[in-house]
Amino acid sequence: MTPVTPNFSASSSSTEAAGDEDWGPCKVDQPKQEVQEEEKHAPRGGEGSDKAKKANKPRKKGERQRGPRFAFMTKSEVDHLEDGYRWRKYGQKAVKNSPYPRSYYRCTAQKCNVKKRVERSCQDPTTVITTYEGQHTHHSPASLRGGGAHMLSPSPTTNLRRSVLLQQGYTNPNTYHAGLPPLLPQIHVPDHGLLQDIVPSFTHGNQRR
DNA sequence: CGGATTTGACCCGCGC
DNA sequence: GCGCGGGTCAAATCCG
Repeated sequence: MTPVTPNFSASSSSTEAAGDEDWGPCKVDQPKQEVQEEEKHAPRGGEGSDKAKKANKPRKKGERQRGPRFAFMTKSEVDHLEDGYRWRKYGQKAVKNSPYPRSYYRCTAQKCNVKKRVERSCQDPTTVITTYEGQHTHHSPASLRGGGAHMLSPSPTTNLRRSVLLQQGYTNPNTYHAGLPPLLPQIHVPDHGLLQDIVPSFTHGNQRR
């Protein structure tokens, strides 16, 4: 499928080395939140009777993260990269400082609240920035159908992550373990070593809030 | 017909 | 306190 040039970076503790890189002038805001455990509960309204309004989502101040977040850049002309999981788009918003919209996806598997944000780099339209949030509680559908032969279990995937991360400079596993990507797209690692192009970038996936 | 996508509205947090 | 921007919901629509 699409040849990709992923640009990984795990977001974990707030001690992340954020700042050495940047997504370009487009990205102006600094990441500020750390990975937090999620706990969904009562809608903010509280009463829970007949909600007249639509947007009635449980939200808590200071908490909006669900699990580890992982962002990476991919050289691709298509926004939605095939990663073995099924995603349902639930929103799209225009991005400030960027002519390209940002798409919001959610894993279709119930009880799997992994989310994914996809946007195009404004300075490099061929680059897609994908941010995963959370971890899958199931296996990739593709693997179950023999589509992705190498994604049968978390272990190989984890190994792949490590190898990739290590190759890009994450020599210390401890620096990424907390921010393990919930999954990885099928990374093409040609003989000539495409990973050479991978450079750590992006930390704490989020911008403003 | 069922599932996925589109799209406008709504809500919230943060900066000014 | 207000406005802005990001994130999410859900009805409508589209597509296989």
